[in-house]
Amino acid sequence: MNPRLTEAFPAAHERVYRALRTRIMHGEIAPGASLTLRGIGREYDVSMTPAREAVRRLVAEGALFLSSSGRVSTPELSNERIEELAALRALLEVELASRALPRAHMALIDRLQSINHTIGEVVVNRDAVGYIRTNLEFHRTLYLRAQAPAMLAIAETVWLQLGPTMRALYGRLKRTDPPHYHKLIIAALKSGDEPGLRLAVRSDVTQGLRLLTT
Amino acid sequence: MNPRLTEAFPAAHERVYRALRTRIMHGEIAPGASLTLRGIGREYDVSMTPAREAVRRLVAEGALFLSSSGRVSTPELSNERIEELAALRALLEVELASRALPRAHMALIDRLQSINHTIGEVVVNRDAVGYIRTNLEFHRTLYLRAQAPAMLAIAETVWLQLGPTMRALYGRLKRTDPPHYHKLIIAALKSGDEPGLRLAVRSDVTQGLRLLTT
DNA sequence: GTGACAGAACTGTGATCACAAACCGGATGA
DNA sequence: TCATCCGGTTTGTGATCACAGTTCTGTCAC
Repeated sequence: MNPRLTEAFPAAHERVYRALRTRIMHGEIAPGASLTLRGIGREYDVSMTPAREAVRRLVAEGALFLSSSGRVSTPELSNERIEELAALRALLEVELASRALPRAHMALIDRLQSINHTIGEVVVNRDAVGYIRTNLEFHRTLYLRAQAPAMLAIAETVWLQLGPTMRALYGRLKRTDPPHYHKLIIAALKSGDEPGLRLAVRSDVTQGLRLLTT
Repeated sequence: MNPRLTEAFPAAHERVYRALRTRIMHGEIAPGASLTLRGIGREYDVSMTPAREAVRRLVAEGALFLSSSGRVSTPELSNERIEELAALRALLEVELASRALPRAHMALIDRLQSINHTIGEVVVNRDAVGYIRTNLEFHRTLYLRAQAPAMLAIAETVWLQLGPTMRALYGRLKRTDPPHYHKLIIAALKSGDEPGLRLAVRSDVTQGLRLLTT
């Protein structure tokens, strides 16, 4: 059928879905921004049908909000919702990090340090989107070692739901220093300190979102 | 637009989605069963378009498996995947129960006991679907008190992914007794014993699935 | 200036269609 | 007996369309 050539050339709805998903997760779309099927179709040069399917999937994942009249927009999260999603991140990512720990060899730690260095570069450029993207790459790289695809997938949908809100957050606060807790995470990985790792991940995940809910 | 009359009369794709979702979650469809858009359309008397949207949403939630050629079927889970989903259930539902505990008044406990009694009735009839449905109702009733909709939603998608597999499980083992751990859950709720509650929920969630992975 | 209101423009919904790829059957061959 | 191939059939994909509800806009009345 139409995952054209079954891998190399994805179907139109798949392409649109992936593009939109990435943009939302990286915070390239502000909270409350509205999208239209025809607009998406024009942008990606497809008809309404694939656009609708992509939007449906994203709504199902909580990445987009569907109004009662069928209009779609990025969600504007309430404080309670943000706190809950932060708690979910803590719950899931602490577990993922914990599972990754026994499998974390030096090559992984080197890679994490490299990504962390990139974050330092991005942060001085006031590049909010770049910051979010690189930060998520740091976390995903670690969690991939947990060998827990379902858990990672759920963690990613939580990121997705927080995407637009994170943009609003990191767009506001002008930080110039790379995340402190990442260093603690790396240190805990090196020394095999599981309680320290759990605490560091929980702190890293919770810290940023706390500023948003005040 | 077309959530017709905005609430009372849902759109066709919504209706199909809800019907399929319920059937999958309750284990009414065997693992590996294949679905076709035209077949779904015939069954619910709609065209392919709403059927496709409903299926997309369910695929996005992990309730259905989409082959590389676009064919959809209920998933046949590997043992690793089942174990991971069971771990997710434990992680999420222990947290939900813990959050519900301080809000669990007598009315809730009565309701849980009533549902648990229904499980006892259903179980003697060898009604696997009824058992799954009532069991999930027990858990959902408790977790609703946690006031954590995002967390509950994720827990439900995990149930959804396990739906067809649970059917295969409870269809095999012919048990005639209501779940033991439900009584422990109710007892822990009554006495406000949080560690006991966490342990009871974790045991209840893990127990059934363990049989499946051997 | 501010409100309501009518009409235009826009938007999601769902049906239908052409098309190509995948699947399934039996026949053919070794 | 089993693998292979070849056709007909089934399937998902994506474009297009008519329709109805929503939203926007500009006008008019007060």
